[in-house]
Amino acid sequence: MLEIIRSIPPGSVLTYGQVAALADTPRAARQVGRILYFYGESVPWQRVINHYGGLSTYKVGSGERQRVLLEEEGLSFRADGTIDLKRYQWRPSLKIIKKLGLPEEIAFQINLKLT
DNA sequence: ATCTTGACTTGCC
DNA sequence: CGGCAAGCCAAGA
Repeated sequence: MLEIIRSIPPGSVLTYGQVAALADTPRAARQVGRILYFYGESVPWQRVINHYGGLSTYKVGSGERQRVLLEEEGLSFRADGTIDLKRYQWRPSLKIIKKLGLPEEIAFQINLKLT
């Protein structure tokens, strides 16, 4: 799980649900959030957002911080405070998939979802 | 052991 | 994607 999060390249993002799915625990989206909260700065937590492309961190006070960090990585926010998932969502390369042993079925779906 | 809480999602209007 | 109910599951009380 942590491996996956740490593998998200700068400038890209994943949703909580996707991280959970890639970790082979499809219904653990909420737990992903707790883990990020727990590990804090030791992981690129700013690259994990909700499935609307919006930030879920305003609930714990880190909203502004996250937004700034992402903007520094080159992402741009829409007027409503969300980002374009179709454009910034990470598509794991085959190499990474192999390397981390990600479930290919899920990885494939993620790539396909950007229709 | 039971109940509540959430950095969440999905399904159904 | 707006609103809302229902799932989900680990942690804390």
